Amino acid sequence: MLHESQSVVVRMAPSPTGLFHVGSLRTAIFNYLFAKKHNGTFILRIEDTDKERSRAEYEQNILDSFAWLELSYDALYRQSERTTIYKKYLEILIDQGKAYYGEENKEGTGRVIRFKNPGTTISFTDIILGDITVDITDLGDFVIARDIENPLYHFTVIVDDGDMGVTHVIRGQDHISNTPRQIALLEACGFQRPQYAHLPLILAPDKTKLSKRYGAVAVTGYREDGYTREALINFMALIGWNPGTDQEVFSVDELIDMFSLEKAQKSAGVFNKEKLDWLNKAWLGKLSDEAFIEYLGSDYTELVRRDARITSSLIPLIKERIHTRREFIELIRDGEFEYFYTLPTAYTAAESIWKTSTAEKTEVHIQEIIRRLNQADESQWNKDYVKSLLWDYAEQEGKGDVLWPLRFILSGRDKSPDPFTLCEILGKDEVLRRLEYGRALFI
RNA sequence: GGCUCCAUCGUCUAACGGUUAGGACGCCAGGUUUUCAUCCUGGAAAUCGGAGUUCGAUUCUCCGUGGAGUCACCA
Repeated sequence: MLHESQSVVVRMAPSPTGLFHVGSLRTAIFNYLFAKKHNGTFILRIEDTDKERSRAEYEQNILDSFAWLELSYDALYRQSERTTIYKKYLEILIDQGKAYYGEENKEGTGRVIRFKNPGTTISFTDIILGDITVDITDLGDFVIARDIENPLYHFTVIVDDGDMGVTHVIRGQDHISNTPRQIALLEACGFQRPQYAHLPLILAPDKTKLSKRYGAVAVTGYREDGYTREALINFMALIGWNPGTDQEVFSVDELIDMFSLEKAQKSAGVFNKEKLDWLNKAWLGKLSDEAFIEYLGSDYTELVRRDARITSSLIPLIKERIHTRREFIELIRDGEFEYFYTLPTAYTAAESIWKTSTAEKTEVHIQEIIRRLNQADESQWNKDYVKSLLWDYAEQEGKGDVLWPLRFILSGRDKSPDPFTLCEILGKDEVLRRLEYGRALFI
């Protein structure tokens, strides 16, 4: 299907009428992967022929999205800068009698130009969907330009694809019904037909079109929430494509290496945010501490300011607890790790210190823990060492009865890291100080 | 409604016409240093329905049903 002599040229053609959407992103990724796979050319074309709806800020958002995801393109075009080319082809079509001036346009700035519908059946072979045949007679002589200066979508697309030598049109299945009329148009202009690959759509959990109702649809929104470029690309590539192995985590290079349109799915796929979260955590797990700190950003820096030593020791705990930066921010906002920095105040009532045990027994346990930790060699202080000092006692007296009070006194929370980790991070002096504080509640 | 496309666990998906229909997310249970998280092990969970072709259909054909897309002087 792919001739060695003919190098691949693909394009992504978003219109700047809204924030760059994850659905469009998937199309962009497939185009990018296909181009890289075949050492081809990847064109980014801004389709801004609709002057009313196109906005500079949206174009910037498209560019920002591509930059963030490092989806590099070989050329950037704006349709608004190519009107002379469209005008040329419009004139050719009119000269040849394949298009003609119709009624006055709505703006009253000239007469619309209609394409003389050949009234035939158009067949094409889609790489993903196979053979498709459609009778375009019902379309009538559709409008291809508001006037000679203002061409419309179907026309600009085929002129650009032809002019830019696009070999493969890879786009969403929502364009499948546009394809026959575009083929008729492009052949009227004398262009060679590209190959088509129509990608299955991405749906919301209720199987309807993905929209704002189901959380972020803007690519840059995912960046703000703290999804990494690797995770997002990995995730999007796996909706509608699968290499046929059990592998789930792919780098962009691996994706390029394994990519093929033949393995693309025919049916629409639901955007499964839980899997994206899981993937993001998986990618976060690959980050070095330095990279992870940079990822966490200003909220982490804020913690460093409070206590650099404590904060740096928190890194592995944070890493295994969050899927995204957003969760990290929520974690800090909810005071999840506050007890590392200040004495917990949550346990004003002694009852919360023991769970299934009794006050009397718990006091004994705390006394014993204090006694043992008092004798600890501070130079050896870490979680394994602390565990070795307390483990036999905990096993003997009941792990829950001994360890829960210890953990609760140190953290003041029902949920926290294990008591030995708490001890390691807090340090011997602080641990003893808190234990004494907790013990005092019994007196 | 016309036209077009699609149809495997809840979700993403795998399976030269011959498999106990596999994996992953999520869920449930158990375990790992009480709790949370991580991690490990196990479990529940699917071929839309009906005909046909075939020794044999998830797989091929037809019909039905369901879903989606599209029918602009938007893209």
